[in-house]
Amino acid sequence: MKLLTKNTDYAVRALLTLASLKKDEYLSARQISQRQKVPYQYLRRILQELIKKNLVISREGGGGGFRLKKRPNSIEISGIINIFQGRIQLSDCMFRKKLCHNRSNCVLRNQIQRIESIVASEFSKITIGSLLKDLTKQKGG
Amino acid sequence: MKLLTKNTDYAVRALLTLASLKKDEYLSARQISQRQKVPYQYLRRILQELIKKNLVISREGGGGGFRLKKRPNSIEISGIINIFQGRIQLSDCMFRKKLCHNRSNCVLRNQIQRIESIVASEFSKITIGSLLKDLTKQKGG
DNA sequence: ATTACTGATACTAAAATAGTATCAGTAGGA
DNA sequence: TCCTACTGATACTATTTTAGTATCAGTAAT
Ligand code: FES
Ligand code: FES
Repeated sequence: MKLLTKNTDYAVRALLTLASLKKDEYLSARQISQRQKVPYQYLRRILQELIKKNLVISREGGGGGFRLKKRPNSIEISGIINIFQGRIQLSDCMFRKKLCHNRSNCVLRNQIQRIESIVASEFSKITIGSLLKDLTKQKGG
Repeated sequence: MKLLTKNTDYAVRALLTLASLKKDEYLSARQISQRQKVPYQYLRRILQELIKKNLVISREGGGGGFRLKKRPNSIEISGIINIFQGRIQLSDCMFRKKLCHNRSNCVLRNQIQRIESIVASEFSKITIGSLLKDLTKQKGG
């Protein structure tokens, strides 16, 4: 069972790379792809998605590329998961109508949802900013 | 993003059905399949797996079928997830060697693992026994 | 013997994930 | 102006995972 897919992985890495740029500096998809060893075309699609979700901004033409739109600390991993893996949720619903009559106050459902919200909440504590800090701290030590 | 797959879903439902049997009573895969509206052949494979993992016992031949091997309260959902979805884990490892030099004390890795263990721990609080109790309680109310 | 079952395993289908290719358009610079 | 390096958009293929089906051999109750 994997909690994070490649989409999310690559997105996070791209965002981390962008987060280490100087103010108003842009980095091309090609560059990001090479630095992070991420398939170029795949990365491009991911970046498009990140634009749609207002996480990054692009500049077209030569010397163009991408940069962050939001502060690193305000970009939560949970948000990225949401974008690429959809909301964490019980697939449809175990124990369909048959077993579980009054769906609304089904205890299992509640418990699953509680677990899901714990996961979401934990992933929201991790941000691009905090990761970047951790990574640079590590390089130093 | 789904936390539970059909495998797990069906397994849990089968186990719940078996948990409601009388002591030493056996129920056939066909019966379980019909009661729970689960595809027969698929369910059979799942039951085979549950046998291997020592969760159920079978009796061959006419009038045969399956029954639980363990007490319902000792069958944790986390265990079932493990069987059918594998251990919860960070796919391979985001930020391969390149980004993350000393893998052993990588902070992100630690955080992910912490989240994973929370999930596992929460799912281990839910058991076939507790679900059965919840379900019967609900029918009553 | 017939029937209702499990054991084992091979197979196909569908869906999700991962990765590739292509073309149109934009902007910087020789 | 034309070339080049870039993004926007989208269509496509491949791979993997998940879901579901089929088949045959063997067991035991009737
Ligand atoms: S588990 Fe879905 S309604 Fe109860
Ligand atoms: S995230 Fe994998 S070693 Fe750090």
